[in-house]
Amino acid sequence: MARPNDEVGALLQEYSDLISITGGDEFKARAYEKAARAVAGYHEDVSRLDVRKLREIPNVGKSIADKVVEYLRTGQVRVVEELRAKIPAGVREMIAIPTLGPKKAMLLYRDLGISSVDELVHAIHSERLRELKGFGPRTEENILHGIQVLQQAGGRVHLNVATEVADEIVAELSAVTGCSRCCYAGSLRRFRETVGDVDVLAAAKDPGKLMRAFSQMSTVDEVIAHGEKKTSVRTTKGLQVDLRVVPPEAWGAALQYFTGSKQHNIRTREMAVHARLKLSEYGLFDVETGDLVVSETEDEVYQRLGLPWIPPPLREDRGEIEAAQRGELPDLVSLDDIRGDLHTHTNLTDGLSTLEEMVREAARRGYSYYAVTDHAPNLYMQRMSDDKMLAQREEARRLDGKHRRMRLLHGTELNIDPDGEVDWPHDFLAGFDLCVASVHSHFTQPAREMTRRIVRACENPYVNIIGHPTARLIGRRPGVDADLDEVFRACARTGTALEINAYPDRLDLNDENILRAKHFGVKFAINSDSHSVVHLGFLRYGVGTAQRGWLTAEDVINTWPLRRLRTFLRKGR
DNA sequence: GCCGTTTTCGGCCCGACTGTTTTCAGTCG
Repeated sequence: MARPNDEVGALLQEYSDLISITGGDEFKARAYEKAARAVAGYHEDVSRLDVRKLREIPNVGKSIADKVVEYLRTGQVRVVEELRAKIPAGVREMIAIPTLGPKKAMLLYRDLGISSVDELVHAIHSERLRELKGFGPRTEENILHGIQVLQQAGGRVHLNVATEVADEIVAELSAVTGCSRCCYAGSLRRFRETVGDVDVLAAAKDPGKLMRAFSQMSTVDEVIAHGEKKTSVRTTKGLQVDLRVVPPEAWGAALQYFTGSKQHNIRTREMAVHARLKLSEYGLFDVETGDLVVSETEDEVYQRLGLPWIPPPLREDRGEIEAAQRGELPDLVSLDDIRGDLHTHTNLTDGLSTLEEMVREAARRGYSYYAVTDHAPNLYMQRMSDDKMLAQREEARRLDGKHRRMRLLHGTELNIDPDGEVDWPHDFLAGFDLCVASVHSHFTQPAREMTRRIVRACENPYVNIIGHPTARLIGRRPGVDADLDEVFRACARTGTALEINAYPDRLDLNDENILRAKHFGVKFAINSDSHSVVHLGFLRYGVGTAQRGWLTAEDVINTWPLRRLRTFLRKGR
């Protein structure tokens, strides 16, 4: 099962959406939305809490606690079911379209009977929306564009969603007797930013038992196909998972084959052909005799092709074969190299956990240093003030070194305004151990202005890291239009690091931009941007993304010892 | 519906942008 907190959070969010769509009290909808976030981000498993303990979760009161209990006990909530009966699921799906919110969705449903994205496209093309008040040609355009953006994600899910499903399935299958090996492959193993379906590979002499166990798992909603070698299912969350079972002696070749990418595999098969061999998921064979050469481990397969083992995140045919031939594969940064997280929030702004909770959890993860970087005043909605920030600094100094001797850095996430200015003057900024600066608004500036804006932020002697540099949201918002090469040059020149934001709907910078930035001599910081203790683990997705960008520990400032990091943060001041 | 209290009601993130209006509603961050 997915984490019960996520499941309950999703239910509360759905109820909030349904309240908004049906024109219910907006404050009530907001209350459910806040509760949904709080539950999803809560550190304890909600399925083990009683009503009293549930009410200790921020923004969860009696009414919501009762509904959570009702859900955990019966699998549904009466009032939610009632609203579901009134509003087709497709109407709720429509509000996922950027620029289309609950009000317009309801209008479309009530007046035109539109209850799915497909019907909506149809209605626009037959110009039926023009009958409605408040809908003009630009609205039609925006909706169509929004649908396009949505569908480019193409039913792909974020990395964390797929990883959680995959980890759980692998753990369960590994425990089945007769299963000698099991892991996930495909784009997930390569840390692609979104995943279309999950490929799980297992090795066993008798596949039957594994196939049965797989189709009977509680996460499985529907079995799409099942056979001797392959079974495909759809999980309750709508994600397709394929299980392939191979004989133990073919494990390596199969894992190599199913990990991909397609382009990488074409290259490795070509290399096999040149060596008078044939590579398939069943092994590496001698073409003339048809004899099996090797297939038991990936390492052997690559070795027999004259290559060292290539880490999956590099397998995109982006030069890794050539680098491997020359013996110049990078020694990729790994999660173990990370000494601290440099961009995190607390409940002082829009986070959910207290500073102490965040610090304790960070220390438990074994970090040697950790930065808290709450939002600055210019992001008005967070209501930050000088006094609040200074009070937090005192608390941070008090907690410094108190948990497993972890050093605590007091920082902030500044807002880069349209001119490239940030929230505070230099003398106030000088009081921080480090400053992240990010774009949070005015995303549509022309490229020249946007470039100048970010470059100016880099030139600020107190800005150390540009947070989520393109501000894209995967599947929802494209990155800003800027001359990134110019930004990379400015970062290298001024000693400003670029963030690899590990939050699964950002993953910003992405792999391709990382590769390019590295050539300019830029340094990077891999940060979780956590808003709750449960987000700290997202860092692994940032590390995977950095690996796809060929980064070594040397390229990443938060793998460095604190002394060296502090020198970098001084920016030559 | 939650929360905090100058507690049991009254406020709830607040400003910008967009497209449609003709003074504003809806959406977004």
